[in-house]
Amino acid sequence: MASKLTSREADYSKWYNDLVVQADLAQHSDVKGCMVIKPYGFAIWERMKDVLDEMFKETGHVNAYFPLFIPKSYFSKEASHVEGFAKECAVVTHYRLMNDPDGNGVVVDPTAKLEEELIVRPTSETIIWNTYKDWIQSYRDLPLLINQWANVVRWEMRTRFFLRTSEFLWQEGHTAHETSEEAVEEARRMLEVYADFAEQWMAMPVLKGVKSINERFAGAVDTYCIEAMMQDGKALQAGTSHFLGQNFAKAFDVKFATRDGGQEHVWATSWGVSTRLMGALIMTHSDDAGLVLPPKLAPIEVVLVPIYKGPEQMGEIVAALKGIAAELKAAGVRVKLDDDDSKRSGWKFAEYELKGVPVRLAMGPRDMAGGTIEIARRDTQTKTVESAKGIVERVKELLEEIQANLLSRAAERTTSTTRTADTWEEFLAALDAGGFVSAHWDGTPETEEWIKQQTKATIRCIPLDAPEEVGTCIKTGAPSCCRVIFARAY
RNA sequence: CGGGGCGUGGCCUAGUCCGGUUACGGCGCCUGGUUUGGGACCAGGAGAUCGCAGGUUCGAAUCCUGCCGCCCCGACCA
Repeated sequence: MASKLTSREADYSKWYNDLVVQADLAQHSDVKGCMVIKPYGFAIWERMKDVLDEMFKETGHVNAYFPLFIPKSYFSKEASHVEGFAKECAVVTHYRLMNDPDGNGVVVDPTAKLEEELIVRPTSETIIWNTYKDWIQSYRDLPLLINQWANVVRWEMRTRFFLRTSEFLWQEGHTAHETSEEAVEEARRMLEVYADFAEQWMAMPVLKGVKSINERFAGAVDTYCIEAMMQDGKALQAGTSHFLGQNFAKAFDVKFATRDGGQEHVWATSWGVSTRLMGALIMTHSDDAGLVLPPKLAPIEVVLVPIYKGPEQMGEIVAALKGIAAELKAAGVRVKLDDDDSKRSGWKFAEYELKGVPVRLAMGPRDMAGGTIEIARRDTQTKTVESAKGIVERVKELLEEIQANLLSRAAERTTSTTRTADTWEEFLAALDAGGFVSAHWDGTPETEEWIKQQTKATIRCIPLDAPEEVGTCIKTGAPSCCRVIFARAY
């Protein structure tokens, strides 16, 4: 724990990896591409999960759980869906092990071959729509608004802590509707939920938009997304919400009796966010001293550290801090009093900075004598000595101030690195500078692909609030009706 | 799949080129003591199939062959 972080400037990627490990968020497991999420990291994810779950319920959704395994044949039912996921599926082919006849541990029992292979879900549309077929008969069964919290597996070639791991945790909402309009409205509603969560809780500004055809979810009619800008100038897709049209209903033959007695295929959406949000959170706020957490998601909002000489002084100061901790807790603040006598205060200061605790209160003999307390804030790395009286109110104010400061700081960074480009040269320069680039595009997949090949930049989204603006494509010069957002991305 | 790197107590690491007593050191851990306003110090202690399997040799962490695993950079990524 005593080692120093690599600085962002020296090696951003190494900084990120060091930070994840040193802040005790996660570690690599021995399984390729898979990580162990450690208790502190998981506590942050649990906060996200709890808040999102509440938001889903407030918008009328309920939770359910579907199988981890999906029969292979289900995948072939929706053509573009299987095409999108086929290359990264883990497949279960056998169900039994046996002792190796040669005495080398266990081997797969060749006689225990499954008649039909099972796919470890990379996403659950197919198994869920196969189930919805039985649940939906009439318009009275609609809308069906279900979410599940689950793990999924995508066999990625290259992985990165939280941003892309072979197995990850997420939620996936799957809804069924009577009309196309309703389904679109649902997809848009959930996009708003995600955007709210990102901004209000993660203090992370996001761009709301719709994906181009190239970037669209396999099997969707439209993919809405929120895109965030990281400190190194690369974009991160933070959440997606898909309008699936009738694609899955047709693939799984899910029809309902309409109000006028007809039969129609159901309209669908799906939407999800994952542990990738952890990566987004880390890369949005953290600095060279470690993690920086927005108070609303911090497992510990305030840590109290006693400074003392000898057991007598310790008893006195810890008692005083216990009182403050109890008051803070009663006021709804998540608080930890670290009275571990085996660690010195200086060690604790460094440790909680590394772990991103928003506010640290320290009290020593000088404070006891003068009725003061030291308040240190993580976001600005500043500290002040203030009266211990009214500390609860002061801390609550400060937490709000930090939450707001993190959002405005991130928003400022995102805005200042968003550039417009009207020529190919400007476009290249803007990309190299990092950040979002707003530019005209002729609307064809071919041009987007060409730009991607040349620059590694993709269209992150076509912003929902993009004003109509006539222009010409930066590549082909063909007419364009509005600007889209390009960036290099994770 | 291409390129690079690594594999030695829980973690980091020296030693490998050029084979030779008991495998260096640090962090952490245990015991005792002194300390405590920014990652303390002293003393003692425990902890190792040197990734795996063969081979060469009187002798292998070190040389040879094969294999396995992980990380990083690319390719890939709804």
